[in-house]
Amino acid sequence: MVQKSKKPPSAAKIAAPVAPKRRGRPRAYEPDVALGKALDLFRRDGFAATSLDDLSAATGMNRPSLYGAFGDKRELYIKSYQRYRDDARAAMVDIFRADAPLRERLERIYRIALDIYLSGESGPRGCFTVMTAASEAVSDPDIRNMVVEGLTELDKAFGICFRHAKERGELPEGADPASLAHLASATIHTIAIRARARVPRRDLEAIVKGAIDVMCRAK
Amino acid sequence: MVQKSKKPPSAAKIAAPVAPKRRGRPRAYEPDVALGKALDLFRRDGFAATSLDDLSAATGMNRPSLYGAFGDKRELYIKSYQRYRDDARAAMVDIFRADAPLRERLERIYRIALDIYLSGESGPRGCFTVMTAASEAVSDPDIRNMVVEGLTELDKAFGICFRHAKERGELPEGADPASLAHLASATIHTIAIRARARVPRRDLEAIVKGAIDVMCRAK
DNA sequence: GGAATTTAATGCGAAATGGTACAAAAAAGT
DNA sequence: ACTTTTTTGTACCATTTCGCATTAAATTCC
Repeated sequence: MVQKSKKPPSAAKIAAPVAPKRRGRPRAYEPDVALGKALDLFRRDGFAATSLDDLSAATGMNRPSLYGAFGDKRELYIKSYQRYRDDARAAMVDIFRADAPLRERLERIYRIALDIYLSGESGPRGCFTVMTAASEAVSDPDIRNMVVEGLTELDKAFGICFRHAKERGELPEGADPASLAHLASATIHTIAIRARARVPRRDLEAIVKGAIDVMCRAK
Repeated sequence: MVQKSKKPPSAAKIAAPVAPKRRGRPRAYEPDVALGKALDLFRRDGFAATSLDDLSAATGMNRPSLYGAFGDKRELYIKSYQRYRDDARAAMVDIFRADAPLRERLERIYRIALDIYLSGESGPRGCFTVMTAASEAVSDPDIRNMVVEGLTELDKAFGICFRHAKERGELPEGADPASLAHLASATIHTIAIRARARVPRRDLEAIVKGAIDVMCRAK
């Protein structure tokens, strides 16, 4: 068995806490951890360069089981992306909602982002949204819509952040929350890209610090 | 013949203006236009999803000729990337060197960038550097070095720009040229990503305008 | 005209790919 | 014990992939 028998590491919806007494042969895998492994692979190699054999090996499921559980490669990619987004959102939503000073909120968001982008046993994995946008997968309309959704959601979250800060007088009168939000997203994107290129964390933190300085003092 | 018999559309090094009288059977292709076609394909589909058959069809060269001219797929990818960078640099270098006000220089740079990222018959092609960073090709050390080089070169060009503007008094005393340069690069990256996701040019221009406003008024 | 040289064109081959058919296995229901 | 249901595991298939070996074509040099 490749999978560990531990609890799923992220938000798992536990519909039935106890054994539901399913009818047939029990599954030899846990869908949540299998999806996590698939996500890891897709993040490292992208859509085209990840083969079903790779996925099969990483998840410990043979191919027919993969199909039964997640559908074909495209569907598995989409489900991996959804899982990524759920995790990322879960990691950031509290900070976006918190009632802290602008600078502190930004610092915390970028710290989480760096954690996500730099993690990975075989090198930093970057941001799935950026990876997908840059991949051939973006020629698929459904996937492209997910990318746009992801980009817009981030813009909006930052937008609320800056509007809130402006109302509290943390920003000058002339500051434009929408523009600042786009810059904040742009900073997310640039560190995601640089992380993939193995730029060390220290350098990325410096870039983030400079960006925060500009955004917080923006006229 | 697939290739048009026109002159190479971009910087072609013309070592011998007249026929050099090569010995054997003459080539049926022009290396420059063939490389351009290969670049187009790689930009659209990425490294893994572009097959040698695709490249062969697009360039009008059969596979053995491709090998003879450019080496294997990886080498062809690298040469395509070099070509891309040469073209992009050529399109921007004059603006970066020009002696114009900061705002005007930025506006012109981003206009060129949008032209590059949004062009393409079958959808916007984005930025090769960003595409490559997000692809599995980045696990190749040589390719990764090229990516880092590309990122750094852009940072430096913007850096010179902002330092120059500060010396001329176009920026406040407290402005940090390095941070602004990173923000300018980040804006390049964010529009490259969004362009791939087919965000319309109008929206990208709005993002650029907002970013320029912030960067030019930066304290 | 013939040898030498360079390229084009065809096609082979071994490996990998996405996807599926089918039988064996493991559980619950009767 | 036997059927039903669900999953597993093996094997297979058609296609695509990269790379190369070999032959045919086109040109220059002698």
